[in-house]
Amino acid sequence: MPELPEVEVTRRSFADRILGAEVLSAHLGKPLRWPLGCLPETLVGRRVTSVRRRGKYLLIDLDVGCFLVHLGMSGSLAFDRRLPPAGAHDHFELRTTLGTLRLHDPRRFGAVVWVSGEDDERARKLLGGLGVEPLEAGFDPESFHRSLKTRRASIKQVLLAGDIVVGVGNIYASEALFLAGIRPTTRADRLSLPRARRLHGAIVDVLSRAVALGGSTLRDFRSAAGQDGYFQLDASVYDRAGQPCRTCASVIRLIRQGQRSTYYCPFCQKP
DNA sequence: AAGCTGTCCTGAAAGC
DNA sequence: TGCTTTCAGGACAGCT
Repeated sequence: MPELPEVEVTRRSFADRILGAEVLSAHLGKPLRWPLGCLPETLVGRRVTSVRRRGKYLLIDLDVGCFLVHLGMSGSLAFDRRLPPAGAHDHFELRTTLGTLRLHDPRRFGAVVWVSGEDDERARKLLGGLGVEPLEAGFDPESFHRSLKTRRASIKQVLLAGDIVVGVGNIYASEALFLAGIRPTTRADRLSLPRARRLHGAIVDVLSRAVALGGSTLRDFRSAAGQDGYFQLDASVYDRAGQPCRTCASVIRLIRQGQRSTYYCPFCQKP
């Protein structure tokens, strides 16, 4: 499922190729998570000026307005001069002078939302509460530790909430906590500065490594250029319940936190 | 304010 | 074999 690395890999796979494209038409399929927010025909003639990312959202800037694209859990984008005929799960298509951008999303947790700008009410609602970018300078160990001090929930759930640091989803939360040697059930506000530092480093490490490897293919991720990701080849704990820890051979455990699966090593990860 | 729970959706896998 | 049930997950709405 797309987390920050998958979204970033998707962005890089078409950002340069779509720059300057002029919209020829826009088509909607079945309803996605939210309505588009404008009439598709009003998009004709708009030009793509940049493709950015904020958390797990892609921001496709036009000369007038911007698309916020979220891949949900089963979404993927394809961009090419020619694409195969649209299928049952292709729910948004933007034909441009440089190619067609298409959202494929079987479970339709994803969304494409047009906003007039960053201060648009819907843009503020969706982007306003997001935490810092983990791969940018604003993410530093000391302020991360200070933020964690305000939260009594488990560290795993605080990471997933995305209001302190964005982009860490279910897979990478388990992986980062393993790397940091921290039990996922540990209360966020009980983490010492050294342990918060370790976690900070682990998050940066696991996310940047996943971006470099082209994202995770644990479910069905593909970049917009059709490349598979390879991160699953070295997942330490995710989806490995009952298997031996690669570090200490203890049996990897599976628990539920907030109706989500969490995987951890009972020996390597301390409460 | 922070933190729960419910909700959306469908394919895959498990259960009968 | 074929049907039914369960599960997976991101993130918002609406509670407490």
